[in-house]
Amino acid sequence: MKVTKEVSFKNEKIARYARALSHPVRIFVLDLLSNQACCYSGDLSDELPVAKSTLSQHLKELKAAGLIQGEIEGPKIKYCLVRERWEEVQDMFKEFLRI
Amino acid sequence: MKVTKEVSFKNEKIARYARALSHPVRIFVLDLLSNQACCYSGDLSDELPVAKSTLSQHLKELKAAGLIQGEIEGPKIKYCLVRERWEEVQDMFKEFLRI
DNA sequence: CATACTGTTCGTATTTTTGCGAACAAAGGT
DNA sequence: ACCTTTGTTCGCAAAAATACGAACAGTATG
Repeated sequence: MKVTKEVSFKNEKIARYARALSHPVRIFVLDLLSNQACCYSGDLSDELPVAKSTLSQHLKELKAAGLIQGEIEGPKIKYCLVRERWEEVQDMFKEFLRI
Repeated sequence: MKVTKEVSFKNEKIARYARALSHPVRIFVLDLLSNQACCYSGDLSDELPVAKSTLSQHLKELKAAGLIQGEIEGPKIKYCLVRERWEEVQDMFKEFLRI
């Protein structure tokens, strides 16, 4: 029952990010966004075999994790990576995985 | 509804690994093992505020993900990282996160 | 052999995640 | 104004994850 608060805090943070990455649909979205600046939910809907409400939920989770953000653009919504958070994920995994 | 099989297969694989990392206890265990060759479940039990049955379940999941293995040693069980799998995780995350 | 130690499995309860269709809301075009 | 397009939220159901204590199994030690 030791585990300092800092360590457990960090572990919880990594675990939360890992949880955000723990579904193929979310991996797909993040992979796309880390490649191409932004996308529309429709683009994703065309490519992913899930109901649009389901996709919307996954996007909501990614938003909740702070990894993406949506911007209203006409009738559509443009999604982008939150670069700052993405870099944090990169750094945390880099440290955790020692790579 | 496109998404080639290879991509979805890879995404599922990353998602599965991310899922294995998606709990603070499991992060703690992996972090410890990536530092110190091996450990005993008792070492973990002393440091983590969970019932031993709960810890055992987390270890079982890490085993199921292929990330650790246990070896009976007297009355105890010695856990080690499965280096080969750990390297695969490193490589997959490295590629996914572009780091 | 009896007892202590270590760790897993079982049974159970609770919570969280996942998924879908239907209903809803906002914006644009006609 | 009306309809279409786009995407979210709601309500629900099913599945999975999390956690615990109790019971169990194996090994060692007295």
